[in-house]
Amino acid sequence: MLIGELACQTGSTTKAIRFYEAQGLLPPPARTAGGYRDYGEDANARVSFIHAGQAIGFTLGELREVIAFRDHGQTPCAHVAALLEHKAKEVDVRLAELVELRKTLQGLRDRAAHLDPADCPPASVCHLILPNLPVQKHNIGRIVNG
Amino acid sequence: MLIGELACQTGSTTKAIRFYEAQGLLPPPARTAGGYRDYGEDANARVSFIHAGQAIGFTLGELREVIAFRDHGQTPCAHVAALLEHKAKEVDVRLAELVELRKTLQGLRDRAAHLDPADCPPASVCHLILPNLPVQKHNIGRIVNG
DNA sequence: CTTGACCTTACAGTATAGGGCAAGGTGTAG
DNA sequence: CTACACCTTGCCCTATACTGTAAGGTCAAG
Repeated sequence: MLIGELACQTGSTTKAIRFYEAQGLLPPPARTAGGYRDYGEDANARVSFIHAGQAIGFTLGELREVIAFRDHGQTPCAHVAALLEHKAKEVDVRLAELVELRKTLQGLRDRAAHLDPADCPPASVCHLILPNLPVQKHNIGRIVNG
Repeated sequence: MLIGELACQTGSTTKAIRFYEAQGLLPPPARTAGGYRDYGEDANARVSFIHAGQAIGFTLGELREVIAFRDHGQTPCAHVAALLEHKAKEVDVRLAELVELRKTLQGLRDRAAHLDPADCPPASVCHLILPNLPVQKHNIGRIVNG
């Protein structure tokens, strides 16, 4: 199977598959006489695994770790379970931040409805946006591939 | 006021302030005889405005738009209000995605507790991570500066 | 023999918000 | 005169997961 067919079957792209190989997520495949990558059937499962992992918020780096366990002859289940715990906590943190941000935004929308633009002081650009608003955490973070 | 003092007063850095200027968020300040940036008191409010905007999830690009209204002699309130609406919707979407992801992760943690690593088939790397899991949206996105 | 689809590598660019470092000028204190 | 703090510009680097483009090789069909 050439790279294009693998990409097609997995809903991926040839670029992505070469990238996964470069990142150590896919083993370097055999080559045809002409130098083309020649994949076996198991490649399909590997690429699907990568996509499934990305869908639940794993980075390629994390998936590489998981795959490394397999390549060392170990079951990656325990490591995956640990990653799941960590991810869940991460998501909880993000959720809390987002809920807080949502409240702040709602408060500002209410303010916007009551303040008169004519009273907006030029020096501070806009009176809708003021310091000391209750959002100090900065980002939401990428949980699943960007 | 030199750039270091402005940075200190606003809790920013000289790099960041020069960056804001390069991005059109701060007007090019006067210069001393020696070529140093020489800020007036209003610069303080501008930088604080930028930080406040970032804290509620505005990108520098969005803040530049807001500032542009002021620089064109208009009140930016209406535009800010529109941005707030948009941001709030964005956050709602992220929240929904994250909640869904959180559920999926919880389901996988439960599965991990019941599956035996000895049954994990090497071909698919790990039986904890399977396709068709109910998370299709990909990223959480940055809402506030990273 | 040529066309076209497919493949190869390598380099650059995307978005965001700066940080790090180099090489050098300025200004004040001792 | 020298040390030292501060300033200048300019260029590259960070993370993530690729995509785009260039320049060229392979292979089957017509």
